[in-house]
Amino acid sequence: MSEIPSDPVVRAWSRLVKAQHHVLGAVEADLRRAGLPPLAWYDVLLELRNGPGEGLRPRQLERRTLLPQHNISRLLARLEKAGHIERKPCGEDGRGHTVLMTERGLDLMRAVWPIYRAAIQRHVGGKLADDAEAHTLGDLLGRLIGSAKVG
Amino acid sequence: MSEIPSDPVVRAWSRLVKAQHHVLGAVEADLRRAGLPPLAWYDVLLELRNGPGEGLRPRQLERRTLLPQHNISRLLARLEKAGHIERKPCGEDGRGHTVLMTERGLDLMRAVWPIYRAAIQRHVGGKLADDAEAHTLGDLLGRLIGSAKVG
DNA sequence: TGGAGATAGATGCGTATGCATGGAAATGCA
DNA sequence: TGCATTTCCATGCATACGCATCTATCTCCA
Repeated sequence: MSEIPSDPVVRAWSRLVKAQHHVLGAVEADLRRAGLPPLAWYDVLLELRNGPGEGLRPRQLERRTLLPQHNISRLLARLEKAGHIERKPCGEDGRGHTVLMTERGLDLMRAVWPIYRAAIQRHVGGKLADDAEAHTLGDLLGRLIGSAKVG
Repeated sequence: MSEIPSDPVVRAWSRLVKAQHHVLGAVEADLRRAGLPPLAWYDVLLELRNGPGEGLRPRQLERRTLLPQHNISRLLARLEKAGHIERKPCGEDGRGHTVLMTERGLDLMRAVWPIYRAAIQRHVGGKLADDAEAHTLGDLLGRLIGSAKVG
């Protein structure tokens, strides 16, 4: 009974938390040093850019970013205040609105990506031997995300 | 140039963040549902239990838990207020104090571990095929933690 | 021995988060 | 059609966090 979960599983759990903490912290620190906003801002803008041209509803952003509702709500307020997004009343649904990225938001994305890219390479790519390892790591982590139970 | 970082590296990065967010969130939620405090409390108590019998200084807890100084300081204040730890003036060094776990803290650990263990198994162990996968995942994540650059 | 600098730890301030709730519009159902 | 339920989003409140700074002590060296 003391074997559930097994030692390798506990080790994987522990390292998952530590590795993400370490790597995310390092990446966020690189962004801060460059005077750029937190990663969550980029995530939202990225979803907006990848989304349909007519913009996205806050609810859709929640599902795509996995952030809780109240969090998205206030993050959008900050992004709007900073001029990176704008809200348009949503014709079909009077409860909500549609979120669009502004030109200023696009500028932010362009400023962030070089720093972000370098940080990913430094803190992830550079620590792995080759792309095969990255691929394996990505696969295994992918298993943890879905709700499906394997094995 | 658009190949740095490579796609597998970006995918690994993205999944690292998502997987940890997902799994840690699920584990913390399990604890909350059981009326238990956040994982950080358990982490500190665990370090105290694994540490020397005479207790640990806050600074040592910082290094072991990887939490920033101000965070440990306030976490200890909360733990003390809840009766899980106690502070003893430190004889050799008048600046600080020594932190000891109380009986109540040990009770908390005993209450948390069954829930915590089950959560790890549910959200990590159950998603992986076998211990070999867990071992591989742990190895790869371990690479990301150290500052050493491989390859 | 005395004083500069380093280290331990606490805390003020602004901001982000979780949780619960609120209000408004949409939907479903009798 | 009218009302209950659900969905969308905002927000009040308490807590936690990041950052900078402060005090107190310790260390080291002239």
